[in-house]
Amino acid sequence: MLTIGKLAHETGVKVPTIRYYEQIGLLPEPDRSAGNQRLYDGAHRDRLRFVRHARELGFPLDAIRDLLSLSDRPEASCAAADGIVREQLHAVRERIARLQALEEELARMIAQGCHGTIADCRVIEVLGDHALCAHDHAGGD
Amino acid sequence: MLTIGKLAHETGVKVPTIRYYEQIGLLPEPDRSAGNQRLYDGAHRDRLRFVRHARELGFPLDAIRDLLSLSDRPEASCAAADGIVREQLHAVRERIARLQALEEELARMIAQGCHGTIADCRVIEVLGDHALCAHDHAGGD
DNA sequence: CTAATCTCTCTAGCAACTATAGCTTCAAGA
DNA sequence: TCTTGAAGCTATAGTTGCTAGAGAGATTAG
Repeated sequence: MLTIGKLAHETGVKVPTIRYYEQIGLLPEPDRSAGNQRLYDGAHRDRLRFVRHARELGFPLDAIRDLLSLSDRPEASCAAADGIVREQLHAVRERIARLQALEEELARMIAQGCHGTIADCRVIEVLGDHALCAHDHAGGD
Repeated sequence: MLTIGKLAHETGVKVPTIRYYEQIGLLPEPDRSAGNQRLYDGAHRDRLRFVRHARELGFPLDAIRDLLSLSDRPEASCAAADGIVREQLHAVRERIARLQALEEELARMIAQGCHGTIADCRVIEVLGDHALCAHDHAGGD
């Protein structure tokens, strides 16, 4: 049986985060010791590792909740899980594209350089006037 | 003179967001009409456009605050502004690298495919066991 | 003059935690 | 057995950058 601290150590998830996951229903409420402390077993650890790994891959908690409930039903269809992952891949690719546009723009700003004072600083000038930008890097997070 | 709604329209920043920026001290408190409504002028509009543009480029509000206070002192050195932008470029590049690692891993998961039920779903299996991953895509946001 | 649209303040909510306060329980050494 | 220090408990508030709502007052078009 694991205390919350040991579970945290074994999984790399911080103690308050574990309690948080329990609170929002991502992890089941574990049994308690006589002194009211949480006691975990191997199944809890596996589930928490699953959550952590999915978080590392950028899945939002809601998606993880869905994936967990799928993994609880081994005979369910795999299509749903596949769909969730595809969705995530799509989101990641979009974020990459957006960030690459930003990267280019920032690099351009720096390349134009600053000479001495703010008064003739291209960086500040570009920030003040979007028309000086090479591309559209507009909204839509 | 612009009402807040017109300023919002001209800059593409939503009304509550403008009030929020004022509240956190990014924008100065404008004069008010007899009926207590905010009245803006061209200088306000320029400043708000600056903020919006910097936000689009991903700068956090704290960095924008620094950039604004620099741009208020035209005779100040440009090095600080340059540093802030370089920092942001660095942050963007790191996020891109991280996301590209995720992209690869997600694509791999999908390529391995799901055949029928969750029970033999590679996607769920990989999520449950980090050792099945090709790379480290560990923490550090 | 009235109706429709703005605008005002204030509060609460989103994701996904993190930090703090003030308390209790547990494990190990003297 | 006692004591001390670490680890655990609950509950609340803070983080970032907004967004949404309630309920009231202001302004403007017809």
